[in-house]
Amino acid sequence: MDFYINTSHFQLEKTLFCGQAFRFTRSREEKNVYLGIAGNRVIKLRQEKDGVSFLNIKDSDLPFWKEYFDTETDYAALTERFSEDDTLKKACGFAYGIRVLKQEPFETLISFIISQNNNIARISGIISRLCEQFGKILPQGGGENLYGFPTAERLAALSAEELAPARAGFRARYIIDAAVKVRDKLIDLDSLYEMNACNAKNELMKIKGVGDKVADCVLLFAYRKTEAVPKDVWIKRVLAEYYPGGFPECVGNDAGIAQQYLFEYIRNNK
DNA sequence: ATCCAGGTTGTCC
DNA sequence: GGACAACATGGA
Repeated sequence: MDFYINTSHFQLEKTLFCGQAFRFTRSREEKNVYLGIAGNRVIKLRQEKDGVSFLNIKDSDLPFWKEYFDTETDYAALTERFSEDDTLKKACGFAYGIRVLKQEPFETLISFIISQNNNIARISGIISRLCEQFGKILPQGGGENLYGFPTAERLAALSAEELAPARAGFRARYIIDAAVKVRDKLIDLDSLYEMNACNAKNELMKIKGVGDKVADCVLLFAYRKTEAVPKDVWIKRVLAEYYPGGFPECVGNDAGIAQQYLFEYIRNNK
């Protein structure tokens, strides 16, 4: 069935390509249609005038996708609150329609390990090769094969040489270290949902290649701990230029979401 | 050709 | 504690 979500503040173009997820593409055939993969599920979406349609999904997958796209959060209220601050008001206007996704923890962890000292286009390419080479073929494939994100078990079993075709560069050994620690339960990703941000971050940073910023990305984009603020090169510039004393009070406990609007804004208006 | 990209690590002090 | 080069890869 198709499921139509009638809502403002939900723009697929912004949400899918603002650097939080890396497995979505624009449809070549159909206007305003996007294709993507998450949690071993394939999704087709269409941007509507006043909302978004999930196309041809199984009824039983609806709760998953509603959760994934954060459909219960009131983004109108959120951006109104952020707009007390002048710079944030501009960012909210420019980045209108971005929703912070709730992604699968292991996929998010590996994706943002790959993101370090890298650009978004190449991150997407590496992840795509990783899935093609080590992920399982998904049933909903249709014409060309679609692949799920590789499991920790699969990646943990790889040598650096076997991982080389993905062209992750120096990050290959970090990917393997993360996969091994997850496989061997040195880190229990499921337990982080219930943990406070500080403790969860310390757990993530046990992994080689996971520092302050990557850990915050995982907290924000997988566990939706919206107080986590990933400080990449762009946000550091924003902080230095506009917020030397830290983010304004109006962001409250959602500085991570404010960060995402500022990231989109500054990156496209440099 | 040189610089840069959603950084982290190891090694200096 | 902070500074700083090294790290693979590929596009601008």
